[in-house]
Amino acid sequence: MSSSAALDADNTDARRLTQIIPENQTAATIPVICGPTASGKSAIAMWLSLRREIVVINADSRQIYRGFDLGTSKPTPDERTRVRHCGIDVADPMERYSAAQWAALAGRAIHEAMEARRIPIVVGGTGFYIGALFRPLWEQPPHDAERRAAIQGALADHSTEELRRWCAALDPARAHLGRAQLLRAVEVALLTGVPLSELHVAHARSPAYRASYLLVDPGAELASRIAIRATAMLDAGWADEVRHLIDVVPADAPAWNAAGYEVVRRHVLGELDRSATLDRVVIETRQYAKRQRTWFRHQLEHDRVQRLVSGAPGWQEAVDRWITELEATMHTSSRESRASRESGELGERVR
RNA sequence: GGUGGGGUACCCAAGCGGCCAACGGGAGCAGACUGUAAAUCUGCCGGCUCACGCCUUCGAAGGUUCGAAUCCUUCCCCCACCA
Repeated sequence: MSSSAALDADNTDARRLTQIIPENQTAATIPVICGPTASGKSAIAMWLSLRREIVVINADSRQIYRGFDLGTSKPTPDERTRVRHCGIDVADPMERYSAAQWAALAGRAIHEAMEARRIPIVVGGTGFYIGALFRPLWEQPPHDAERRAAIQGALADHSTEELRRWCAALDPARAHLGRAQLLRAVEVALLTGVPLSELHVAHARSPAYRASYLLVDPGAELASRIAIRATAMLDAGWADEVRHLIDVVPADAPAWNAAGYEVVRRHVLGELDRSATLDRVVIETRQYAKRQRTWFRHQLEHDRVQRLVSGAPGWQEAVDRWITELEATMHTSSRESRASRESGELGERVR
């Protein structure tokens, strides 16, 4: 299949490819509200819901889990009654969810919303999920599940450095990454006989939608917002929620690794007092927010990003302008269709 | 007032004559990221410098020594116990 040159190249080729493709086809532009936790994304979405018929598509890798509510800042039942939300409570805490699953779900939800003449808005802080929607993961062919499980089992016990050495041999382009990525790279290379980074290029997929990002971030204020929110979550009974979850969810369930949950669990078990718990939760949340900022700073298609300082004077107008513009092109994203819209052909569909 | 323990970089903490700008941890900063992503990793982290390197640090001030965060003296401050 590919030359060894393709093997050595990192995935920038694949990325460039997927970015170019939408220019030539009619892919709708979907509004995306993203940014670090506690930046006020949901509030903006709720504000928008008062003005437009919207469907919120949640891009949050922890809010997908049933039962993990308070600590993940899930939209409240009331909010979910008022506005249709997708992507929440779709997985069992024991399930290992994936970006691909989410992207598929989101794709369907977007399609349905548009069919119903509602505006789908992707809202969330899981950059990787959002990326998987607008820069799809490679097309993974069906594989032998048993063999895969056997390989995973065999790899699980090895040290990170050992995995790094395997990876350097099997797929050098990925050998600098983290443990989770190394596990995946080695697993795929063993399973298919082809390096993952090569598969990325050979089986690249084109996106069904394009994005228009509203990157919200309150700037320096984020730290205090996180502290205030953490306090509120504890006051609202986060510990009680965790007390219950301890009884019904196994300790090794993927859902537990949401920021703060481990800390609150130790609080519930009496290992940490409330003050130490709060401190630690705030720190972990801040660190998470920092990683999100790094992601959004570098991984988004820069020319599709609009920044918004949450809470800044005039934010309503900015959001309104943003959504109005998108609304106009919602069902027509290519230049051709945009042109035809002006001739009145598609004008009604948009309204 | 007496006795003992202690004061180390943003915090905790090791070091107890040269290998010390000083182990380690935390916090912080920067970065990576194609099916675990609130995850998983990487780098930086006294100041100046691209760098060789230079400068200022281990409570304060003196002293001993070729050389001190490390030894001596005095002083200041904390903690524990005894009064």
